[in-house]
Amino acid sequence: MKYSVHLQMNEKLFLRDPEQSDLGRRIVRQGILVMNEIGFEETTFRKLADRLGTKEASIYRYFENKHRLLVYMVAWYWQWLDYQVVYETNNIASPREKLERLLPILLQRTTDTPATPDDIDLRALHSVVIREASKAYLTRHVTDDNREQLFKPYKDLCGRIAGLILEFNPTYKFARSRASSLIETAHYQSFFMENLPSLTDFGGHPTDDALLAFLRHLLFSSIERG
Amino acid sequence: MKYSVHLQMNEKLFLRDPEQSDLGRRIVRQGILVMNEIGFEETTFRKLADRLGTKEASIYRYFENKHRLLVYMVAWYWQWLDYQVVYETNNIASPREKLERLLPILLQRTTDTPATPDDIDLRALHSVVIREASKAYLTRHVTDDNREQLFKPYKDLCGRIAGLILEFNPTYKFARSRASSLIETAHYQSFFMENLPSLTDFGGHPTDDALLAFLRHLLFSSIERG
DNA sequence: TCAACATTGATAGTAATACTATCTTTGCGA
DNA sequence: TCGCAAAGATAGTATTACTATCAATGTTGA
Repeated sequence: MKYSVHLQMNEKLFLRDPEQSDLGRRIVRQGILVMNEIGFEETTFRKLADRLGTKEASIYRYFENKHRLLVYMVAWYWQWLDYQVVYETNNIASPREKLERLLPILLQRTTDTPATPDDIDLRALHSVVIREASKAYLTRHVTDDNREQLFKPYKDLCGRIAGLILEFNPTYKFARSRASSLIETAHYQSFFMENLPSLTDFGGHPTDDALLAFLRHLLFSSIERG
Repeated sequence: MKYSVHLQMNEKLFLRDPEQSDLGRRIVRQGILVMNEIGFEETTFRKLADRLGTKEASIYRYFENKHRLLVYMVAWYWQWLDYQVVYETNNIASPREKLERLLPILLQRTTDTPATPDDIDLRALHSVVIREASKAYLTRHVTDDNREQLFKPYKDLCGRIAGLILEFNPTYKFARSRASSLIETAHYQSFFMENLPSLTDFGGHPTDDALLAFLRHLLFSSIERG
């Protein structure tokens, strides 16, 4: 059986819903590839338009600027992760096992679920999120963006993970900070592993997955205590 | 007694050493204030030049571009932190106590040391680092920049902290990752606390310092085990 | 004291970026 | 076939991120 999820996005994220047209979908999908290839700073709507065989002005009809496009892509990613967490922890009784299943999802060490969207390059999107996601909120206008609910998917995911942590240990005091730091640590350490490996203890390649072991140890050692 | 440290900076960080001239020092000091006020993206050499009563071209004689200026400021900060860690842990016998003294330094909850530089606004620089430091390395040219040793101060600080962790527990397997994730967690939890508080458990204001308690718990729970 | 040099100031200029505006064409559904 | 929405096409603007050049100033040291 093969089907795919459609994620409903907050309307504040775009000027015109990119999922409602062929051009819009191509902007998002190619946008992911371009940002992955040349990075956020080097990405321009002109370059993206050239790749799509369209014009800058057409892209501006969908997104106010490239920062909003990034926020959209990142928001989509968080919603997709949240979906995966729900899917993978469904019908699991043990809170420990739920958290065990969470970790590979955060690192995208997953095999496809039946609902994997087949037209979005998830591997590229994961790379973009590692490198660029923090630029979505590390801005001077973070408060305004937050007021527009642009970061709700991230907050929802953190809330979901905080819930799992509290299932595991209802007396743990820092569930939300633990959740957000788990996600961020997974990403930073992935980036460091690949680009500044001396900041990590993961010399080799992802076969043995020391990063996963690190995250597991870090998570459980903290939440197994009061 | 009052004196101040002079931090020796890597020559690759600048075109002309800003500490060797009045204009250069003002570029760095005012640059910190401008980046703190309007953020990295909005900062331009023109705006900074106007504030200094000088010209864009003069600033370009010191720094290739504003990214390099950011990297310089951040590198200076890491060296300053490293100095503080050395100073505050000097003559302390207990590895636990050393780590206890490290934590307030990372959050800059410190009273001035005798060597505090009096002409750099450390509070502003700390804010800039929290918000902007990751933009120093989250780029497509991170590998080139790393080759030029631009991130050496950060690596040195992580190495120093990893050393303290290994003093505390010589069998701990992830000392370097633990060090880098400790620093990063301190910073983005600070950012979240101020800007996206629902991602943290630190509702109130910095009096009781729940963030410090969180970091302490997170650090010791992980390194007290194998 | 004068010559040489380094630093900064002042002005100009260029290519690219980040948009906005407008007008035309295309295609689709009622 | 009319009307409308989407996209194409073209143009234009302010700003950014530089680079180049030359003049003014100040400092050194022969």
